[in-house]
Amino acid sequence: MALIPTASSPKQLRCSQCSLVKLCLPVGLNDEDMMQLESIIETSKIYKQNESVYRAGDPFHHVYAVKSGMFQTVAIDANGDSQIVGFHLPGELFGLDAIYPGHYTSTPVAVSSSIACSIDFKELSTLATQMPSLQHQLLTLMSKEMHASHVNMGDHSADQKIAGFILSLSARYKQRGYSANQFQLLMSRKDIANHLGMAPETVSRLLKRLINEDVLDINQSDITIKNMKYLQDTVGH
Amino acid sequence: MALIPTASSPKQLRCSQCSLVKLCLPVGLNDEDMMQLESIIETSKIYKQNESVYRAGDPFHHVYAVKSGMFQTVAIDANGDSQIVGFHLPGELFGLDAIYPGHYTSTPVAVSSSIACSIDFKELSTLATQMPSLQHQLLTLMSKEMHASHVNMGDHSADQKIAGFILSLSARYKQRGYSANQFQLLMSRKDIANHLGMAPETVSRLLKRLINEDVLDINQSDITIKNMKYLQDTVGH
DNA sequence: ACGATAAGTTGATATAGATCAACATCTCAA
DNA sequence: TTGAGATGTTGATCTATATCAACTTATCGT
Repeated sequence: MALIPTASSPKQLRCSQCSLVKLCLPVGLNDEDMMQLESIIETSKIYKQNESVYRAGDPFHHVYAVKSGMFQTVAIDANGDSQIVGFHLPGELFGLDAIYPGHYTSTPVAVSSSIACSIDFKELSTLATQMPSLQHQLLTLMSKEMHASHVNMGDHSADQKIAGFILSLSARYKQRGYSANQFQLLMSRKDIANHLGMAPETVSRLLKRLINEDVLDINQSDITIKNMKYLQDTVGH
Repeated sequence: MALIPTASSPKQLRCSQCSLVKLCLPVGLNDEDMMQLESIIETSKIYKQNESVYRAGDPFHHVYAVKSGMFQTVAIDANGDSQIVGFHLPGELFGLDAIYPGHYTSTPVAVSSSIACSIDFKELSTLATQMPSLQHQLLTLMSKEMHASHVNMGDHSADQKIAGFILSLSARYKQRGYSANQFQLLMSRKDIANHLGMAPETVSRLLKRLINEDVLDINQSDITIKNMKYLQDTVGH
């Protein structure tokens, strides 16, 4: 009888079997190293929509790799205002910004039903000292996130922010082997607005304008980019 | 006769002698490890005001540690608009966002006459695999930068951005052993405005308002914070 | 399938901050 | 020391986007 993973705990912790092996932490590892990495992945758990992985304020012990779906990291400030810091796609890590303060500063919430792999950071960094490729990939993933946030700083107008946001998702989906021109906008308009620092009404209006100008096509959460160049010209990079 | 370093090339490459040993890369290293780190620091060069360390587009080989003064990293987009991505204080690194793309994406310019240490990244990462503490500090410094940019995302209004900017400098100077309440605003108003994504006129007006409300005192580049709590309440974190 | 609740859209209005313009002050080279 | 260009300030106006409000459409539990 075959071993069937349960819904709440898919025991497939084999990076080597995972489709994200070319994007996630294992990039550049040989088979033996990958087995060692697999051995420190503690769980690979399904999170239901709106379920959170940990809470802002919790002590930092693990970093997480998105296996499927999407997580958004939400920070709450002293006034109780929430800020969606980022959206995390399969193959991306979250929790790394907690290394420095030693506790998490945002709460990752599953945007749709999603799977994340949990990795003890102490074990990960120990392993990284033994595996130059793993260390390099960890640094690369962090550099990538720094780089992305620097690029976004240049987007000042609401149009630039929206265009930049769509282009970023497009590029990241493309990297993951999906279409760059057609994908799901899984998060709500309200959350897009919050993340970009604008009103939901503005998101709605600007998306409508892009649809009218034949730049985009949107059916509920399904988005098609019909004029990529227009978006690129809008952001100017 | 004592060995006197020349102005253009201060040959003091000893981290152990550097006042930033508690903040910069050497944090947590023992004497022997520190000597090894010292051995891969290639130069510690003085940059005149407005002089740049490298150019955006150059291939990535080195990361830099600020030894004294201040550097600002400037990115130019396709439309020729420049964006000041960050200001770097002594003990901070720059160039790390280039690991991922493999080439620099911004140009670091000395805000005032400044010194930076140049470190070959390949050698640094090799060393980091041999020294868990060095690897940890490298990851910590990157995490710190990610964390800071996430915190800044919450600042939406111009007041919040200015307050957040001043508080960030204050905290960083304090960490470096300087007063949290009094320091030099070395960069120009125009550059502050550019960095924060607002008009220089707005910076001028808001700073004036903060002076009138007895929150700040400013004499040319010298700034005194008279009401830290007001600034903290403004940003709300 | 139905109604309740949330999410999204559209329009009208208000406002924070950009832009334009004039002036003031600083910096520094001759 | 002067004066020219850069930097900063102040005021008047304009505009992008927030806010408020009403409505429509989707979602989901029963």
